[in-house]
Amino acid sequence: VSRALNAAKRDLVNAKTVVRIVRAAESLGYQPNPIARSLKTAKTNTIGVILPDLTNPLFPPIVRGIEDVLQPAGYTSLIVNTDNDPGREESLVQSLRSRQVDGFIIATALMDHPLLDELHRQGVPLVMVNRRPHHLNVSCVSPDDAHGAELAVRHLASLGHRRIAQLAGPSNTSTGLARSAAFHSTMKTLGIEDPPQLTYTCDYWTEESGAQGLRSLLDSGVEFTAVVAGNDLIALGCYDVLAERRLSCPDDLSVVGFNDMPFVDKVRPALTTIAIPSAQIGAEAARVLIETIDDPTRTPRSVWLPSSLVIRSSTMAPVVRDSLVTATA
Amino acid sequence: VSRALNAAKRDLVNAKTVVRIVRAAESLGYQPNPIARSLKTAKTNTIGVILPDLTNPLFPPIVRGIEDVLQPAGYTSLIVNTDNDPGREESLVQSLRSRQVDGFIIATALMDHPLLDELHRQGVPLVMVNRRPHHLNVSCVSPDDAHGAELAVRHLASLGHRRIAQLAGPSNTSTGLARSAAFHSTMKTLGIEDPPQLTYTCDYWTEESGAQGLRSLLDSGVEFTAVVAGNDLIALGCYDVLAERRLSCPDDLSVVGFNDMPFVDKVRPALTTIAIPSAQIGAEAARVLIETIDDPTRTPRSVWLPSSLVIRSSTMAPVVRDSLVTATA
DNA sequence: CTGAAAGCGCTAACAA
DNA sequence: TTGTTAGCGCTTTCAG
Repeated sequence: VSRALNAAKRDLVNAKTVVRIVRAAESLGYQPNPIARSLKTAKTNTIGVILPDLTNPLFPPIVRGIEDVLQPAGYTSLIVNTDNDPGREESLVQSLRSRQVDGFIIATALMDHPLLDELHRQGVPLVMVNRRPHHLNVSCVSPDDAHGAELAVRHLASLGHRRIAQLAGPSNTSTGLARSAAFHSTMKTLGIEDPPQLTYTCDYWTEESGAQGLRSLLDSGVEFTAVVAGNDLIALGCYDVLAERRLSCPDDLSVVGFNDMPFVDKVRPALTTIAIPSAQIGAEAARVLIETIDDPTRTPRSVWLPSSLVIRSSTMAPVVRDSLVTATA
Repeated sequence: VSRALNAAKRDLVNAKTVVRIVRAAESLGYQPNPIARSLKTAKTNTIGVILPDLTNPLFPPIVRGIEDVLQPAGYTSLIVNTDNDPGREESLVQSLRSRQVDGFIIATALMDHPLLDELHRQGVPLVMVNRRPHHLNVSCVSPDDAHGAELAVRHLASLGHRRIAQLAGPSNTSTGLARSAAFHSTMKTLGIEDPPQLTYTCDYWTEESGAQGLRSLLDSGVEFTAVVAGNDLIALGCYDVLAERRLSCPDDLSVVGFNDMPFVDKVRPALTTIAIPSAQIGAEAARVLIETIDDPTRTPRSVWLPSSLVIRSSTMAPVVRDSLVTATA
């Protein structure tokens, strides 16, 4: 019966018998019990998905992408939130391992990540999303952060901005580092002055952190007409500070975000930002993970998905102030 | 060993033996295998969470609330998206049942729902969230929709509005019905004229549907100075139409939403809306479900959580136009 | 091609 | 209080 009902081994059994068995199974309303199967095969067809926080609008689309691939492949995902708490993360991973998940998709990795090391050493199939810890040889899928940051800077430059500040994401994340590095190298390429005072590194990927960053920049007295934010949340934090100081975006300050989160087209002003293909990122991560599970010896893959500039209303040519520069747009 | 390691039966065994066993287990790095346990106990400690779409910002906070209760209680949740497709929903529920989930939290229920009937009949523990199919005797937890709609109407009325339109949510959802009914009864209570032409019932809880509704209202030629939307997405759809017709909110039209989704405080103008305690709703649903699992004979509970008015910038007193009415605010 | 039987890791019933 | 054993529902040898 087991052979007849299992599509993969069905050919080991007489076609007529198969029919007979299938018919009987149907008439009895038989449903295989995946628990018993898992016990025998040591495979649960279950994937642990580790997120910082599902409530961050960045993640639901990624999760949808993951599920869109996992479900048809017969996998179920267990989604957990770490709230960026390494302790919580560790216990969640532990708990998922004891639940015998077949692999992990991890979107929380910091640069330095003992847990990852361990999973990797133990040969647990895993793929990182949005993060790439360079010293580890694991599969990663993320947007092209460097190209995205470059697009942001070039957009601003083409608008005529020459004093461009950066509110970088946390430097303990590969994303923060990659975007920031690309910011600096693009500034250099374009021959725009890029003094350290114009970069503030946020502690978190949050509005509060972004707000704090812009306040600090504004208070420092450096001049700048535009800011590129590490992500959309940081950019929205800028909006708050601008409102609180009665400054206008984009008249007083152009701001560009990163991620093109849902609803940033509805904020005021609609946010110019770098769009990333969230669903594809999730889908690709799931695909890579399944490949890794099917063939654990496969060499890890690193995939970058293209990011693109979405111009909306939060950027414009700098307004001329006690200076003779003429805006070009 | 089993007895010693199981907290509940630990007292059936000599304290010294327990210590010895626990120590041994630790030194061996023993981890109980939940699969094997499930096979024996026919309990998976797993809950199916059925959502229309995780990508709708309404749900992540609810999911967080659910998990905050489920996790500590030793349950894991399996989250699935139906995309409002009944076929997909059925197959997902089927698949979760075959995975032997211990219960369901369902946020997708339409008024008429054969699947629910069946689950209920079979005695599967389940609780509905945000929906309450009145003919079924199942546990529900939802915001107080009626009170919320009443708050919305009263707010507008107190601002001086007398021509208040409604963009109701779909009438195949209990939520849509409840809010709409409360809208009408409040209008009546306040003695405000409430002709049928001022209510448009949207087909979906989406921006597109809301936009279509407002267009239809505007094109019909009825006069109105305010609109209460079935939810925030519908309200945001109004924003789109207002922009496309070069009308201003709140000057030309006040709009109030429902749900206080994340980021509606950041849209322009910041949306006046009815806040619902999403996380608590999720948490309470999880609690009720656990109680139902622990004691299946328990009588179903219906809980309403309070909704409250959040006044922001999308509502103001009606501007006087070719009329002698004086605004009171 | 089919049947029989062992055993995955656990719990619960029973016996001592 | 502890030891022994059957068996949850499946897959997979191994024999026929």
